[in-house]
Amino acid sequence: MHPLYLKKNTKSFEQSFQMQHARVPHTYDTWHYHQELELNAIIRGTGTRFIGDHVGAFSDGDTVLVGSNLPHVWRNDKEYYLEREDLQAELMNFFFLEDFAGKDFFQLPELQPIQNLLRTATQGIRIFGRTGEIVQRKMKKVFRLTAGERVIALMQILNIIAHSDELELLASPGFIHSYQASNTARINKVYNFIMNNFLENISLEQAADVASMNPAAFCRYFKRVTQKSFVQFLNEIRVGYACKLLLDEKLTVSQICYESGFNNLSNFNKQFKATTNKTPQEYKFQHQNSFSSKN
DNA sequence: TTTTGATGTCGGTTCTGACT
DNA sequence: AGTCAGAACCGACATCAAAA
Repeated sequence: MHPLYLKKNTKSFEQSFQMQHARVPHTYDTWHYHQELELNAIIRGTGTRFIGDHVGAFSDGDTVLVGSNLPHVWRNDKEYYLEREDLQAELMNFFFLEDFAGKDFFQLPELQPIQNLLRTATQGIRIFGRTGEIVQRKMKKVFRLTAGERVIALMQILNIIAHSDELELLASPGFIHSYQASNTARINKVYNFIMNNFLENISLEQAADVASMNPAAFCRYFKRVTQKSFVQFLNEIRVGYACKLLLDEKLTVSQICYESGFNNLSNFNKQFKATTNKTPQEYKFQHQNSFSSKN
């Protein structure tokens, strides 16, 4: 089983892009990809987002542009699966093809920044700060517009993002390069296996089995495709998840170590520092400070 | 006293190069 | 892509120091 390919009917006789505003118990939680770009805005909800090899926390106001064929999923925190009526996720999505405005439209010299944005989006782009707020506000307004106005509004939104510096690239260039170069069923099976099981003990042998290879051949294959060793890739995914848990004040560092799939604290500290250049405590302290200074 | 982080040791696992 | 051997890395465990 590899990330689900979703075929969307974004372009029809009635509309050139698709949009939705939903209140749901939890977000769609299957790792998937599609040809359409997706502008995803979380109005309300917390959890973990996985975009390519990026793992990060999301909360109210999270806004991300996901590029064409980039595998992704937003998973709400566990509490959202308890069917509590007071806890719902609210989100908006716009789905559009790169050529939704016409094959060569974005090649106009005036629209180069947007064309660059759509290309860069293959890594996934988080839109934060004031730009994130403006984009979400404008997305909400789109639902009240007429068909023609909607297309213009989407152009405006893309233009705002394209000219902002409040953007963060999410998936690593190495992942994107390898993913595009070798978008095969085999590597997709492995990625999906890792994304679904990184909180458990995963052995090299299990992963090699998923790829139908022997461990030595798998090591070489995985390194060639991802430019990282299997264990290094796995550790980075786990550290990303630990970063999200560190923002939750209820858990201690040692609880987070085990919650994120590590089996011992000293190795967790080592891997965390190697990935983020900070100790878990430093990370927690800095991010709590930056959140409290924003609020 | 408890929690957290840093460090060292050792055995097992993973990675890599050479060869096929 | 498989096999093999040696190197490199990781995890488990123990210990210690600092802070709360």
